[in-house]
Amino acid sequence: MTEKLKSTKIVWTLKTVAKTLNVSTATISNAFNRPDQLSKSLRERILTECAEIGYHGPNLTARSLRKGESGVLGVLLSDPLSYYFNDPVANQFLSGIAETIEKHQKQLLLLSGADSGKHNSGIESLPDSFIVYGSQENNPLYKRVIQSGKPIVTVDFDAPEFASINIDNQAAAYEVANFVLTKRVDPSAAILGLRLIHSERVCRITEDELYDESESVSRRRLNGYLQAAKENQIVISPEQIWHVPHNTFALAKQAAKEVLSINPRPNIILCMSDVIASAVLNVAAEMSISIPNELSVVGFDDIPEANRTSPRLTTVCQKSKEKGEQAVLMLVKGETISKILMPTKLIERDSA
Amino acid sequence: MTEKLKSTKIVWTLKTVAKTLNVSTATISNAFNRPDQLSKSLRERILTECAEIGYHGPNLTARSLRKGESGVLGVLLSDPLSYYFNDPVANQFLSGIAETIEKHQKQLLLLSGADSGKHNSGIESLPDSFIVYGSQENNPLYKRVIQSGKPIVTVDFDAPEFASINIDNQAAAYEVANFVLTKRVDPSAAILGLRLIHSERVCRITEDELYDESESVSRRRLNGYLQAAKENQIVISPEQIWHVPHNTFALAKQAAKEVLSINPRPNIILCMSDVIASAVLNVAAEMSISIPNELSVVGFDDIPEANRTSPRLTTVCQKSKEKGEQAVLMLVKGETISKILMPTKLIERDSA
DNA sequence: AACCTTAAATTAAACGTTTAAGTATATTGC
DNA sequence: GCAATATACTTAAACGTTTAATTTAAGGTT
Repeated sequence: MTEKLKSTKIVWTLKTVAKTLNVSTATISNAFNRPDQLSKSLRERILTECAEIGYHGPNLTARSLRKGESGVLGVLLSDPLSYYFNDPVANQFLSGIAETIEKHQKQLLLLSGADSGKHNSGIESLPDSFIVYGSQENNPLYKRVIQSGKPIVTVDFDAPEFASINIDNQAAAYEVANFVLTKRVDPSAAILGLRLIHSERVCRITEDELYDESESVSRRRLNGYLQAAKENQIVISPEQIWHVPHNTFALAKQAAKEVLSINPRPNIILCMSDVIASAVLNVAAEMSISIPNELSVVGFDDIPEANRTSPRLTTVCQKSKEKGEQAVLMLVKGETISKILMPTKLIERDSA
Repeated sequence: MTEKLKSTKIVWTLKTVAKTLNVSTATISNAFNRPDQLSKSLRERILTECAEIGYHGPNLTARSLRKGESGVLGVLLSDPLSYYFNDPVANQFLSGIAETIEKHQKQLLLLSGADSGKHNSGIESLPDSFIVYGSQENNPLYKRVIQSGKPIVTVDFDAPEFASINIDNQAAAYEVANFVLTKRVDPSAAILGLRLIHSERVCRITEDELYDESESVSRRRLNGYLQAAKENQIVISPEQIWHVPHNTFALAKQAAKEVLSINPRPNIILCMSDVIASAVLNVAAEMSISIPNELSVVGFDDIPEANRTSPRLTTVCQKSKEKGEQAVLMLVKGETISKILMPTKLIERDSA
């Protein structure tokens, strides 16, 4: 009999399964969810018979609707998804999230701001809670996520009303800048900034754009750099500050070429990411500029590759993976009020 | 009035919205989904009022249940999720998927085989279709995905009954091996294989393990290498074939150290991935082995970094990103029967 | 004015679950 | 031996939508 059932392509539901096994839908449901609600023998019979016919448990959508929870954790990202698979820092962060989520039997849904098009998708109704990663200024989904009223933890982005995980970007940037500025005898510095302004093109920033109240990661780092410069009595004018719109090697290389071509060429380049710094290393090699003799380069993040470039990168280590782990943990524990500041560390290697 | 509604924290549903706006639920639903079903004026009124009170469209879970489709595309992966955020090839593949998915207004759900624990989660019921990536031998979710009867496209893995996207691994491996074997005067080769056997440790393979009918990617590449070796009258014995359990730099480095320490040391190393090859480069540099003079190293994949190592990697280019794009396209087009073989190309750089 | 057509909105069933409340049967305490 | 309690299972409502079927109103033809 089960043979026949197996071959006829039925889509099993609680109802059809119940009818087939001659029990109520509630009992099937309980067999899967609440073992204490039925006898051991019946439960075993149900489970084996279900396995036989190919019913692998209650439909997730229906369950979610009924229970009002889905077991899905949403990660809200500001850029198109594809971007995050190419950025080593984001990779580590997501990796930390993924690992921790798996430990807690949840599912991971990646939501990108590029979803703005499908304005009525209501996708934010699926997850039970959210990790919001990075700046969300013009992400329409962000507002909806907030309005959903569900638990939120922000990372590398601070909204007063939510729990957050950050590093002290300004202090860290100050530290690395100060390190390299004090090291050289006659320091002249340029900055390769990440996402300083809204342009999608690599460019220098203007005098006006130097001042900006925004509390974004890059602005804080910029402040740290400038603070160190000021204290060391060197000036970094807007013409020495580049904007790189995304953290990709190609864009960074373009900026690196520009900055290494100016005359007089700076002997220090402060990079807001290791990807950018490694591009500078790459261009410098092509131009036969000796590092750190002629040029000091420092990065930020301490991605794995920073230890494999030649010369190896002097940079600021931040624990991106742990950020992801922490964020998930706060959410699963329901501990969504605290503001966490994670430590950073200056890593002295060979590039400065 | 709307002011008051806004402040009282109501969770809006079609029903409550309908009551508030004095129309039926169907009309609200139609306002969001089927503009032709109501007058333009009413629709506009509804949409603006909804925006005002903070109802952003129908709940996705309920909609999915009712419509029997979720707009979610599932990607079934064999290893824990975190693994894929660290592997450059997987990154490119997922990046291609993500980009294409966004273009088609779908959501991406990453499903890993490590989900085996939650045996009754029924997560496979959420997506409308699946991309199955890589070998799925002992992935319990795979069976369930199949049984769901939903459209499937496999990538880097071939099941006769499904559409698939692959490369000719054996031919590509043969080509690169033949290239490097014919180039050296007195060739002696070792192989750094990826996932050749089931062990979680780096090790050599045994005589027995040399033979294996499995059609896995790594076995096909191994066959290609061995075929080239045979044709060039050189033997590669199992003691010269290493198994690296995962495509990580750390594991590869361990294997690289072992292979470069054997005596006599081989002068050719065939690596089944660029990550492995770059680890070999790294270890060789530490041991002051000159490449390509004393040692030829070839990789596989042509990841972006392959062009930035020193020396730059000679490798096989495969279009991982395009694989992802193709897979999504086949699924959204409902074109799920064909078997696609994507081209590969030998990239001659400096490491061999 | 009677009839037909079209347009605009409503009604109500269904999607596949979970679970509080209910019923029937078995077990216990005295 | 009978009420009280425990165990095992069922009933039916609810979760928030979509959509076929229906009703109502308005406009057009003869």
